[in-house]
Amino acid sequence: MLRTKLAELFRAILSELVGEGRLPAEVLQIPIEISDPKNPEHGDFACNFALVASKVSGMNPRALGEALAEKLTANYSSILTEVEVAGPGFINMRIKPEFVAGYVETVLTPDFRLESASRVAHPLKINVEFVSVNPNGPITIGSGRGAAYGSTLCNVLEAVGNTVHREYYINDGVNSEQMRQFAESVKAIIEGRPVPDKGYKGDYVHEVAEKIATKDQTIDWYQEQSQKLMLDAQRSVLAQFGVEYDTWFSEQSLHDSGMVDAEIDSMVDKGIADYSLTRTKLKMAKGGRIEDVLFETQKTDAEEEDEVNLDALIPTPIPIAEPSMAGSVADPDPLELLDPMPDHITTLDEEEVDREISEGSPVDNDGVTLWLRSAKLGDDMDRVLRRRDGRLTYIASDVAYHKDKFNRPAGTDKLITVLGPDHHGYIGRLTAVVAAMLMAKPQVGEPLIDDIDAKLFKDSGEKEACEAALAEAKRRLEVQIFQLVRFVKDGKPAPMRKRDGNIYALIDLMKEIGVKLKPEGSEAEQLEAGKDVARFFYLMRSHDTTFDFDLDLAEKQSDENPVFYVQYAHARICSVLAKAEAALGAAKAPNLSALLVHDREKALIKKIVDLPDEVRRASEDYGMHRIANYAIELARTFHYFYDGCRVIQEDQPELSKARMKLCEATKRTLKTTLDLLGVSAPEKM
RNA sequence: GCGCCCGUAGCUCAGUGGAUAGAGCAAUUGCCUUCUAAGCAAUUGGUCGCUGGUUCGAGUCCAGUCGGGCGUGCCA
Repeated sequence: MLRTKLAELFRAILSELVGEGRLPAEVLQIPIEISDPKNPEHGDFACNFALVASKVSGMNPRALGEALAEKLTANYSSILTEVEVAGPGFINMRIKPEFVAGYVETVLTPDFRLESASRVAHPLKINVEFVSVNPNGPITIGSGRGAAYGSTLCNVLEAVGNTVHREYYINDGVNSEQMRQFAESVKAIIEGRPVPDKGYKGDYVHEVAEKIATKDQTIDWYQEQSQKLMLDAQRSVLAQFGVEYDTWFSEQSLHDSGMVDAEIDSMVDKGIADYSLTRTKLKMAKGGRIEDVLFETQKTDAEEEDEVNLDALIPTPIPIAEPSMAGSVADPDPLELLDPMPDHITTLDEEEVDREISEGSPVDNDGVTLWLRSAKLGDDMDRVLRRRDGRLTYIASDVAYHKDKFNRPAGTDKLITVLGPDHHGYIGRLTAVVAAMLMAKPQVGEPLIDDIDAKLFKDSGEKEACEAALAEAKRRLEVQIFQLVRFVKDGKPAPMRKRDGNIYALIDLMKEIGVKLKPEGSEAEQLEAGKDVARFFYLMRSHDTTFDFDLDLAEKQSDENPVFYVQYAHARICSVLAKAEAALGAAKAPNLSALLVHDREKALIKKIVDLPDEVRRASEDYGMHRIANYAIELARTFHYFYDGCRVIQEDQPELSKARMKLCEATKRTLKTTLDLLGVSAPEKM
């Protein structure tokens, strides 16, 4: 907020200097950065503009700095007390205490909203999809990072003025092999048969079976029932973790409404999908450059049968990655650990393949694959939309889904998808999907000369249409990948799976931490404590880097735990304010700037003033850890103030009341910060 | 092979191209007859993996290289 104000001042004096002919107009293009000097001797804020603009202005940095400083002093002595040029050309500034202290009063006005201070220039309508795991298992501690990150990202994006829609995509397509296996497992348990070798065996499967407990139904019925139960469980855990959605979107609904078929027709019409038997693959060189375009000829079913080549029919061993969005490992075996559903089937045997082929053909393609020509849209190869047996792939529903998402909120500008580390290969694919959906039907163009282009595209018209669509897709789809979390206990990596072979679920993590922290507390209190600590730990580190979740530290109810450090500051303020009000009456706003002159008071005010900048920055680079780190810094600055500046002093009522005001501002700012993180701000501890 | 992420204090990690690289944990030592000691202060601890480049200025940007983690290489 202050920074923005200072940048405006610079902008104004630059215009003036340009107007006077002392500087070339180009300097107005240079962005102005106001920084925060580490050394207090360098003033409250500094600006490096003279150094940056030296070349463009044709002046040496020192001289340019002097010119700027002179103008600042002349025009803005009401705000700035001291302006000096230092070192190679930094402009160091001190701000009038009245001006800074005014912000404390602003923070305390009843209708003050964070958004008003940190609002971005052009608010967007944004759809954020996060977590979205398959409804065939509990939310794991791996998905926990995505849940904490995604929900706080939404809060932050909203705080800077965007309209945000929180969305969960339910992978409930009836063709899902995994959901079918899950249903088979549940059915087997109910009917007293052993779970198929490669079926789902965790405790939660038995819980689902117990709840359903009805025999002799069709497998479709079991699939529907077990899916519904798992989804309810996921919804409830996420709610306890502080995550709420605007929309739970069903994949199957896209098929039922005919949207998927419509999109497929549209893509075929635009020529970006076709039945030609050739698949394009790109050979990539370092740096993402296309080195060569390769073609592979596919065989039809009829030819295939002649060769009796079953191998080619078996869908690649089903990716362990599938249900995952995992995001956490702890054990040396990465594959096993990445999979939050370790008990489920990972391959199909030949018999199952036969059954698939004979049963599951809603549409017959005459044994010919329908390809999305995604290699033309930045992906490294073409992808299958409809298998030879007629079943649609998940990519087909993705096209329709992404089109539909732009309706939530109405007129959506941007889609953000938060994915786990095992999905980073999806970025190109999803971008191609959105590009295919947005693409216009190509005009007929000129033949292409460049070797690679000529191989890849029909003509210049198609190339242009594809490139335009891809550029638009990149603008409108943002995929954020969060990295792995390693859980550490007793200084060693903790297994993702418990001793009994069950998965480590998010709800277990919350309960375990809660029980340790509040052994005497109610279940609800324990869950809340577990939620607070887990959320804070997930959010403390950049989502873009793997980190260790220290369970020992998380379970400590002491000064070592940063969550308590921050919460304690809030509780401490509440206690002090209550006591102060009893002794001195309500806080008033006397002359804050004249009274709050102690170094520790000024440091605290400055930190409070920083929140809008920090929030805006987080909204720009998606770094939610900034908010958690800010919370720690604000708490530290408060504790430091508390230690050096006694609030309640009966012989100095004016000063006491001013400090009470400062405490209230801190309390409010801490609360706002913790709200963004989804962590509670207790009034006493 | 290609892609993504990481390499900063003994450990876990911050760090907006800027001035003397920070915090927490761990270690040592002080501070409660006054507002919550779940707090504060002080001390110790660094070839920012390596080599070049861009720049007035590089932990930060670029190229290369070494090391670690993960993903991916024909129809989930």
